[in-house]
Order: sequence, then C-alpha cells, then structure tokens
Amino acid sequence: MSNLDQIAKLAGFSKATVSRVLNNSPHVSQETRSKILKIMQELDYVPNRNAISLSKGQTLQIGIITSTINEIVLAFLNSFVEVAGQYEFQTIIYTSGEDKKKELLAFEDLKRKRVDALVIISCVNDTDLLSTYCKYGPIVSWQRMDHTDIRSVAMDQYEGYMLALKHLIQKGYTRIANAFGRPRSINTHSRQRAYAYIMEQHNLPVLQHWNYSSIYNIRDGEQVVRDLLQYRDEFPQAILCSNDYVAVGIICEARRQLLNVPEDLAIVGFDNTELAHTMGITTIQNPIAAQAQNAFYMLSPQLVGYQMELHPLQYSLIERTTT
Amino acid sequence: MSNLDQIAKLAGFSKATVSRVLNNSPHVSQETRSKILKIMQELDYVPNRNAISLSKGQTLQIGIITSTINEIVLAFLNSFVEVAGQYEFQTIIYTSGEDKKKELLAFEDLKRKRVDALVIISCVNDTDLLSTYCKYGPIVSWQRMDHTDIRSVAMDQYEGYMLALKHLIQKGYTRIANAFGRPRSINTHSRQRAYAYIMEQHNLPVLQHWNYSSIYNIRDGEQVVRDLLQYRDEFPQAILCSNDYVAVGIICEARRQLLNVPEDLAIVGFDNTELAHTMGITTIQNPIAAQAQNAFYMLSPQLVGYQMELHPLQYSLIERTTT
DNA sequence: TTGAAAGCGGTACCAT
DNA sequence: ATGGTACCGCTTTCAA
Repeated sequence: MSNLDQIAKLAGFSKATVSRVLNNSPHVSQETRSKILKIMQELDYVPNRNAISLSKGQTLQIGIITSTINEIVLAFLNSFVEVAGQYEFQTIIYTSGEDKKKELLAFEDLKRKRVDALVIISCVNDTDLLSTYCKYGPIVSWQRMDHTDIRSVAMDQYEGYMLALKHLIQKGYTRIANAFGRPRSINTHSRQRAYAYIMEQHNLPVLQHWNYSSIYNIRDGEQVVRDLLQYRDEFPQAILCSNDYVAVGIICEARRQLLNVPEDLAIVGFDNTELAHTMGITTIQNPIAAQAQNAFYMLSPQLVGYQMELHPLQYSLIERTTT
Repeated sequence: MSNLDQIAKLAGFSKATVSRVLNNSPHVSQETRSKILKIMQELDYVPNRNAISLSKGQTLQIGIITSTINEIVLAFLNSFVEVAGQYEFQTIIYTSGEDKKKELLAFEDLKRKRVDALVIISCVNDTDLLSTYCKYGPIVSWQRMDHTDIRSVAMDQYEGYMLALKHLIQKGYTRIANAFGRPRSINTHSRQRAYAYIMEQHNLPVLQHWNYSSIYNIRDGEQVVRDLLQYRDEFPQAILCSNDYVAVGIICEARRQLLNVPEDLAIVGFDNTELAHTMGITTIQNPIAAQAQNAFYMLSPQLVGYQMELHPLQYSLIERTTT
C-alpha cells in the first residue's frame, strides 16, 4: 500500500502539496495537480481513513443505539442511514440487548472519538449518566428523554392516540382496551393520559384488565388475545395497539380463536408500516422517516457546521378494515 | 481530553510504560501499574480509537453490504452484529440501493482501512471487479457468488426447494407455480433445477405463466395473485415463494380475492421467519442465524488469528396451515 | 522493569 | 503556488 510520502517523492513535490490536491485546495497549479493525480492513479493510491480521522479529530461516523433491531427500528434506521450517507457520514449500530454495560460502550466510543455523534433509538441507562457524555459530542434521541441535555426527535404520542380513540368512539365502540409498550416510558404515559381523558369525557368504562403493558411484538399481541379471553363477559369491543406488529399478532390470534374482526374485536395499530397496509389494519400514520431525518438535522450544527431545517411532523389516521 | 502523554508525565513514567498498562503487558510492576491506573481514573482517561487504529493498522470494524435492509436481511444482520460484538468487532452497514458506485464505496473503505473485513449480503457489482479487493482484507458473502476468491456462507437452496416440492406433491398438489427472487442468481437457478427435476420425474405440467421472478416482498406477492387470476382456467393449486414475506402478500391478497387457503391455493414460504409462524405459513426453515455466525467464523483466521468451527447447516420443512 | 524514539499516514500552519 | 515541519495519540522496537 502506498502512502502520501511515496506519492510526494515520486511526483517530486512535498507532502503538503499532495495533501492539497487530495483536499481540492485551489492553491495548486493545474499542471502540478494533474501530475500528482496521475501518479496516484498509477499507484492505485487511496488515503488512509484512520490517519485522516486522527489528524482531523473527526471520523465521519455516527453511532446509533438500540436495544434490539426490529421492524419499527428498521424504518428509522433505514432513513437515518440514507440521510447521513448523503453527507458522507456512516452509521454504526450498537445493539445493547437491554444490557446497560453494553449500551455504555457506545457512549465510551463517543468519548474515544470512534464516532462523532450518537443517536439513541432506545436506551436503558439512567439519563443523568448518559447526559454526562454530551460534552464529548452531540447526542439526540428518538425515544423521548426526560432530560434537557438530550433532545428528542419523537413526537408527543398524545395527539396520535387521541386520533385513534376519537375514531373508535365515533364508530360506536365504547369498551376499549390498550396494549401499551414500555411501562414507564413517556410515550406510554402520553397514551395513558389521552385514554383517561377521553374515557372520562365520554363517560366510558375503564377496566383494570383492559390495560396491558410491555407489549412489543407479534407474539406479545397473540398473548393479549388469549389473556383477554379469560374474561369472556368483560371482553372489550376494540383494542389500541402499541404498534402495527402487535396489531398483526392480535388479528392472527383473534382469527384462530374464531373471533371476527372488527365485529367481535376492532383493532387499531400504530406507525402505519407496510404490514398494516397489507393486512388492512386501521392505524395511525407515524412519520418515522421524517423523524430519522430530523435526528440528523439536529446533529448537523456540530457535524457539518450549520443547522438544517426540521421536517414538520404530524399524525393522521388511516382507516382500513379492522375498525 | 487527556492523552497518553499527560498520563505519563503526571505518573512520572514514560509513554511506553503507560501504553503497556493499557495493553495489559506483564512487563510492568504491580506498583507502577496501579499508580498509572489511578491517574487514568482521576483524569477520566480513555485512549483515542483513531490513534490505536492508525498505529495498529486494524480498526476492529467490519463492513456489511446490502442493497437494502429488509426483514430477511435483518435476521442475518442481527446475528452477525452479535457474534462480531463478542470478539469486539463493530459492524458498519453499507446500503447501496443497488447503486454500483455507492456499493463500491464499501470496498474502497476496506482499502482505506476503515474496516478490517467485508461481508456481502447482496451486491450488484461484477464479481471480477469485487474480487480485486480481496488483497486488502478478507471478504465473505451470504449471497452465493460465482467466484472462487469470495467464499459464501449460503447453502445450496436446491435441497430446501426439494423439500417443499416433495411436500406439495405428497399432499396431492400437481399444478405448482413459483415466485422466484433475483432472476439470474445462483439461488434462483438452484430452485429452478429442483423444480424442473421434480416436475419431470412426476410428469407434472409446467406452464410458462406459473413462473414469476423478481418477486421479493409483500407487495410483489400481492401482485402475483392478481396476475395469476388472469388465467382463471389455468390457475395453479399451489405456489412456492421466494421468501415468507412474499407468502404473506400472497395469502393476504388471496383472501381479499375470496380464495381459500389452502383449498384454492396452497402456499409454501421460505426462511421460517417470525411472521410465518404467526400467520401459520408452511415454510422451509432456513438457518439464517447460523449462516451469519459462519460468516464471522470464516473471517476469523484473518481477524483474530485462528479458524473457528463452522455450524453445520440444514434445511427442514415446517408444516403449518397453508398446505 | 523502564525509557527513548521512530513509526503509523495524514493535516495545517508558517515561511518563502 | 510550494515546501518544511510540527502536530494528532498511540504502538513497538531497541537499549539500558
């Protein structure tokens, strides 16, 4: 492998000039430039990224932290990787598997300058601890954080959940159950607030066992149906799901249990993923791609030197065949 | 941010000794070691990764190349990230979007020493071109490659497809259609061979319009059903899918078209993903996680200095309710 | 056991 | 426009 020094010697110029050519400096004569470029071609030269990173103190890499990669995360990830790539930033995935130690490794990598910035999709460490890393580089979060140092790109799910609830009530459903996600997360809290508000406003019944939490995926959704069936006489008419995958699980298990959707059980998903479209699930359109792009835009001042304008975010209801 | 030099000065030792402490060299007295460690603690010191990478010529990063991240890719990715992580290797995702130039960037990064090795999930560039990069670091592929320099961890799908075909025939289905993936890929070719062999052996009909290719996802699957319906009188009894997601699309669209599964149309998926389980799809169990681990194991001689034993791979048929 | 110094491969400031 | 050179922060060989 050839290096800058060799190119310089062969071309008969200094390292400095060769470096200028590499960085498209205007202070190189056309003649010199082409001469040096020719030699680079011949030697099949490419600059060593580690040397550049060390010298510049910037790696052009962004770390992205998630406890696990599922389909929801994927939508975010895909968009983020794309927008970051447009600005020549690469994305490194850190999956923690809910392991605090492992998760912290990502933050250490910010400190060690392996990555220039960090995006949190979901995390398990204490936010007070995590925010101490802010001094090493910019950090944004998808998951809503209860901390001022780490900004979040997520929307308040209160509005989105409200849309779903109003839709159900307008359709005449009154016995409404919930399958929430993370028990104490801000999102779940927002949803619970919306639910409590609407139910009280319309004077509708709220039963203890109509509220499930820690429901994340297809299997969890299946389990919810089996569980609800224990209370035959207090069966809900509709259920709001933490995401579309939970909705898929509920639909499939409901069918297996010979329940008709939506006659016996109406279902509303969340996120409007591909699968919701395919299976005809009524859901809340969640602009995940826009949020992923916003994540990069929020990092942009420190990464590329200027602020980019954030996408405006808005929920909407997609009515299909499950309500 | 503190560096090695500062630690050395404060401790009253040389950089070399501090470096030895960092790398757990046995040639440091216990006293010196603890003294230095204490100072590192106080200054909240962590070594700079770029400096280490530059000096050692190794980055502990592995690039993984895919045209797009879908749920199938995800299964592979997840396992790979995990096993690589166990050996302190990080994974960088390169999504090409089928763009040859963009894909080549990943290979350039091997040359530039941004990554120590490369894993190809799917790629679009000419294999002769790609194999020229082998001299810069180890490369393995999931997608089968028709090139000796780049080894593949994938299995020959002939056997897997055979299982599916035999199952259908044993169940009495004779009019069998195919939804293949990439038109000229080795996998598709293997499947076509299996299909041709079986159909001829059993003297079964083969119709031109029963063979679809470039069918990858849910939407493609839906389209296949709509297309098949044009030939009402030559409708197949069963269809083999390139993967489970295609199967999902076919099932959902079939239901929408009021076809009964499996009475009007039997369906066999491929891969045995979570979704196949949920929707009760008969499918071929494809050990994706094992293949991802094997990918790392194949890189291991050049990455960690010794060969790891590969998982044995085997297909099996999972019978559910769609056949 | 410890230290001095030459790399690793670039960047960027200061001269000329 | 070009060159000289001091970094960037760590590793590693050779001596002591």
